[in-house]
Amino acid sequence: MAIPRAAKTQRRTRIQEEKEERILEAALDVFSSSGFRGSTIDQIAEAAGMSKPNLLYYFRTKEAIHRQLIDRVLFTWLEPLRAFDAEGNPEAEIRSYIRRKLEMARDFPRESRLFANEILQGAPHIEDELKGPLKELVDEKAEVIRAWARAGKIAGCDPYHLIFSIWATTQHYADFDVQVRAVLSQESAGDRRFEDAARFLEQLYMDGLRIRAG
Amino acid sequence: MAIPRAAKTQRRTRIQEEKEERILEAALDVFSSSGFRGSTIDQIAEAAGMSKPNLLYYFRTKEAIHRQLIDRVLFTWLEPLRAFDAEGNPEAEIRSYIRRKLEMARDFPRESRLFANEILQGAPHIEDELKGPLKELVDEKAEVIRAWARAGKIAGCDPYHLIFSIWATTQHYADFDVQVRAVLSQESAGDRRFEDAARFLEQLYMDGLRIRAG
DNA sequence: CGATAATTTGACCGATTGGTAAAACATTAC
DNA sequence: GTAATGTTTTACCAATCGGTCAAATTATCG
Repeated sequence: MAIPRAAKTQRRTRIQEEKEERILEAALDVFSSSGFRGSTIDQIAEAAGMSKPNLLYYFRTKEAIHRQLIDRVLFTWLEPLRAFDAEGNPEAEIRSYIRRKLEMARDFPRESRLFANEILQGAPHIEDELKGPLKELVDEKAEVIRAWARAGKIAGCDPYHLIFSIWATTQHYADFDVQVRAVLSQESAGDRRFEDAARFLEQLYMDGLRIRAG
Repeated sequence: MAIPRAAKTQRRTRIQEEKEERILEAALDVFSSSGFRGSTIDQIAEAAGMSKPNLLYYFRTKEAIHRQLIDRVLFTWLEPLRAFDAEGNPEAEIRSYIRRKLEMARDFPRESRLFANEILQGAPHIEDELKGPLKELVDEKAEVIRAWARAGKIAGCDPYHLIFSIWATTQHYADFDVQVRAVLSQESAGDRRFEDAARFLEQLYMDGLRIRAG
């Protein structure tokens, strides 16, 4: 029987793992640069170096590939926020949060754009995740920030919009990369963009939140 | 002859103007929520309340509709930055720039998302505009900001990344609206999001740039 | 080895894609 | 009015879409 379609068996084959990885890798390329509706199975199959029916042997539908990709990204994408520590001191925590988010924008721009595409197009596949796990995590960390403000460790500010602004400014360097490069296109200015951004943002938030070092 | 296709004649008919406007309005809806590749002429035609061949009588191709939309948006989108005045005082200029960009995100979210979709997908249609007019405008305003810093009116900072961060934080409320709403979904918190964002961002940038009122 | 299960292929499907041709219809100008 | 022009519709096209199927091929295991 050839019905299994890489799902019936409990134990996954070496080939299955390899091929599924190749497909997801290729799909990340395609989805992140064309969005879900703008991407085709043929494009993904070609990028993965296999025939369309062969790809569909591992993932039954286009949605299935997309969903697995989104689930993965969503989890790792929230890692930095999860690491945000209530016990730590505000300066170090916020500084390292900005730095980590900026590193992710630099090292995983496709993942950022995949996510951005999804949200931009109305988040049809992940609305529940946003209203559930994401919201709960943000609520929790917002409370931490509020406590810091109450304790006089940072300036009073809306913690939700603080988080939004850090998301926006850091992911901007992945999602709007083309624009950033175009504007900074003179000589080497563009190559230093992540270091420059880190310096700028750390200064902005440290002073903006009236955090004094030491 | 019926060859003209709304282009041969010098003088545009009343019908032409009305229909073209309806098409662009519908196309803004569709393109902004599905991206270029993910949108279909049929969707646009249906949203505009006309048949596909009828729509194609006014715009020869899908690209033609998209291009005209992008050109329009690109122009009005840069208005606030163009209004940035070297002679004005930093506090008022930066404050009003943030406010105006935030108002545009609130009042013209589709335009913001159309633009975001285009950049996100590699800006295949507007690379020249980014490297040309946009870059020149940003260069000019960056020089203004640098002059303010030299004069001690604001803290020294990278003017390009200051502009990027204002773009990112303000457009975030249009482009990532679904996410913002999901996180702020409790009671009325979501309804105040633009006012709250304005308050937060003005404080952040005023303090972050060490601008003291008066 | 042989048998069984896993993988890959090519041929194909109906629906949808961007776009066209030509004729029917409506409007305007004289 | 009528003739020219402008607009809309019907019918259609080749290409591509997501996906299926059965047969051919390859890997695995005793």
